[in-house]
Amino acid sequence: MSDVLDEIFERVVASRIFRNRDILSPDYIPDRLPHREEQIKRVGSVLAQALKNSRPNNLFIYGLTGTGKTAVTLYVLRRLVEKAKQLGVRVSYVYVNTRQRDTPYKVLADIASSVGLRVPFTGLSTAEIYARLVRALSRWDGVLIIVLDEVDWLVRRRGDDLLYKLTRIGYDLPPGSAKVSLVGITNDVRFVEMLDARVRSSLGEEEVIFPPYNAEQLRDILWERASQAFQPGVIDESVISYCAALAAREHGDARRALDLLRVAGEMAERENAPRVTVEHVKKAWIQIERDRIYEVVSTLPLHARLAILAAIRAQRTSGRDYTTTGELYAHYRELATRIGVEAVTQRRISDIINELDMLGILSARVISRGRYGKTRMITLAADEDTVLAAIAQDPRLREVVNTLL
DNA sequence: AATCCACAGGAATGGTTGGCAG
DNA sequence: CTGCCAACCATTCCTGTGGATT
Repeated sequence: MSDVLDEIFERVVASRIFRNRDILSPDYIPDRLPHREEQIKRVGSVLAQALKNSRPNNLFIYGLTGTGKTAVTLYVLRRLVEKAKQLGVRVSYVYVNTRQRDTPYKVLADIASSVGLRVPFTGLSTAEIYARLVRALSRWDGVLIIVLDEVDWLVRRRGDDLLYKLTRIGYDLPPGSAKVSLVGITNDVRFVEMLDARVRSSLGEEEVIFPPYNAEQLRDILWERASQAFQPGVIDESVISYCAALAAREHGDARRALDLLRVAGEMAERENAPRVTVEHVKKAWIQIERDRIYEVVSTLPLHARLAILAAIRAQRTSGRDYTTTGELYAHYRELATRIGVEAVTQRRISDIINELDMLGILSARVISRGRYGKTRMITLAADEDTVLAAIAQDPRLREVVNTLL
């Protein structure tokens, strides 16, 4: 009896669509990075110092999301380590994404474990971890390159103390021990202004800027990857162009473009279609956005979800196409009472609104209405049905969602 | 030009949780 | 077990501000 599962397994193994889907995954580092030759050269020439067993200058990398900052950096570092091995020089690197590892402690712990130090994931003071790291590094000769991806997150939330410490770690090390250099990656151009002048000058010894890709460049990138990821004849010009155009609209984000292509491919596969079409891409676009919103909203804390409901209700009641912080807060208080939880203060809600704005659930722009005060113009930025469906998952809120409509 | 609204958003501080070391 | 610490969430108190109206 040939069952359904067999069929599904078969379909994946002998995919008509994909040859190697992983090539479209966000963490895949390809061995060719089109339109980033200049950046590879710049990053490479800074870090190449390590091959002479001397400390490369600290490096600061700017560029919007999906402009290849991480890919280029990791690509260069991999090649560098390879070369160092051939030459018998001790070079290694740690990559820390400070958005995922968003506290000084976690960052230090990652760095420590990269030099072979075992550290508990909590319980010690940051000072202690730092001291242990210094001790380990003083026994470790060679060059260590620390990559801090999305450093702006860490600094925004925790300040630049850690960065300051890391830029000065050389002074805490005895001569002849490890040489440490930092690579900071950020997608916020104004980020530098948040830094202490000393950190700024130290971290910015070298700078490389990653401009966004335009639609044409995105097309090249997509072709490059698609030709390896898909079976021949599955993808055509129009599909690639369409993906590139959609992503170019969003400030030339290559990651989005690749995601889009991958999801479109998955859709085609599931439908058992022979080729990927523009229709698949359209559907994929909607799907990606919906999944993201659902995922984000359902993991939000209670008060944040109440704030979203309050925003929707306030907007409907107001008769305008937006609401304000004050209105939102009034509705929020009502809803909180309705489900019997204590309301948080307006100050806190104000921060929650900002958090929701950053997540792309709400859009909140500061406006001044003159005599009528300065406030934020708040609108729902995500698909309402998706948001409500995610909120209604919580039994406490289901009734509120239903009576709201 | 001065006023003043309706908040924005910084700073300091408190309370709670989870997890380590000894 | 106790003492300690990081990490959050939240509160209180606060100063700052763009621009329509006076």
